[in-house]
Amino acid sequence: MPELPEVETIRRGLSQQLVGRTISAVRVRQAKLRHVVDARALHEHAVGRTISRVERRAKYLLIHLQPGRVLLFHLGMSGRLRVGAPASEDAKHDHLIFQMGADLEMRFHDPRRFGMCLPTTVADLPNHPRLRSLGEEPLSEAFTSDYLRAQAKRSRKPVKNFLMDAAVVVGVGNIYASESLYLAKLRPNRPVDCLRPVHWTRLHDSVRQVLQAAIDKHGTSLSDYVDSNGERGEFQNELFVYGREGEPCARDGHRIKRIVQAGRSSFYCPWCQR
DNA sequence: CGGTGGACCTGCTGGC
DNA sequence: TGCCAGCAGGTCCACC
Repeated sequence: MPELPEVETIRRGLSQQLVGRTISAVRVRQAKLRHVVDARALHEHAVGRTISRVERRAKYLLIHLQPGRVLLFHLGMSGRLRVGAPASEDAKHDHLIFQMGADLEMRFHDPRRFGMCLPTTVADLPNHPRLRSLGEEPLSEAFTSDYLRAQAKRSRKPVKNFLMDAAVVVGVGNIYASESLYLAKLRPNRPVDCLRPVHWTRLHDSVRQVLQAAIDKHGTSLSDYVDSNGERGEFQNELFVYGREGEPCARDGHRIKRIVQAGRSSFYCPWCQR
């Protein structure tokens, strides 16, 4: 479900809602997520600790607990983190419930259970197995067109698969990869070794532009994505190609095509993307 | 060695 | 109406 804009939207919500609150209880209803949750360890890690800040790295959320502890979340394809007044009953797929006093709780809900919640510490973050091999943040200063071009050296990968490689650049998932390539007028199956500097500049600019625009619209809600307040995003109204097979391209009216790359759908205009 | 394909899960949709 | 195939926003790892 969530790519960088959705995770960033959730981060902002969590930050508003949770900072300064103290976790008073944790309930594990389903421990078998992407990684098995050790209920005792989670309890020991979190209960009685105050949330000091909420960060994002790639598609991970880092909920910092005083002192020096972190809850590392990933939402997988279908995960949600919802914060609000305590619910009267548990919904199906509400796997983890964090109580913060009598008036507030956070629920981790995830039908497909590809998500994860890992207790860790600030000291372990730099070498955390889930974080250490991640590439650059696309909205950071370090993400430049020269960086992208250098990463593509000696690779013949299709540019779409290259964009979705988290060891190169993080946060770009299936929706925003297609959208970025549309904006950059690049065909998703084009091998990266045939791109020229002008293409790398266009691609770099497009990735940033698409992600920032999507953050500004609070993400894309195709079916079920909602933020930590339960609000849908608005960027689904601004998608040019994703999910639009057979519809006319906004630039030239040619039919949007769908192809499968590495098992995932890619959408593009065969006329203006070369 | 880089790159692809399957595995991990549940739920929804569309065709028959 | 029911059943089944195919598809879904992510990531890892075995295997060419």
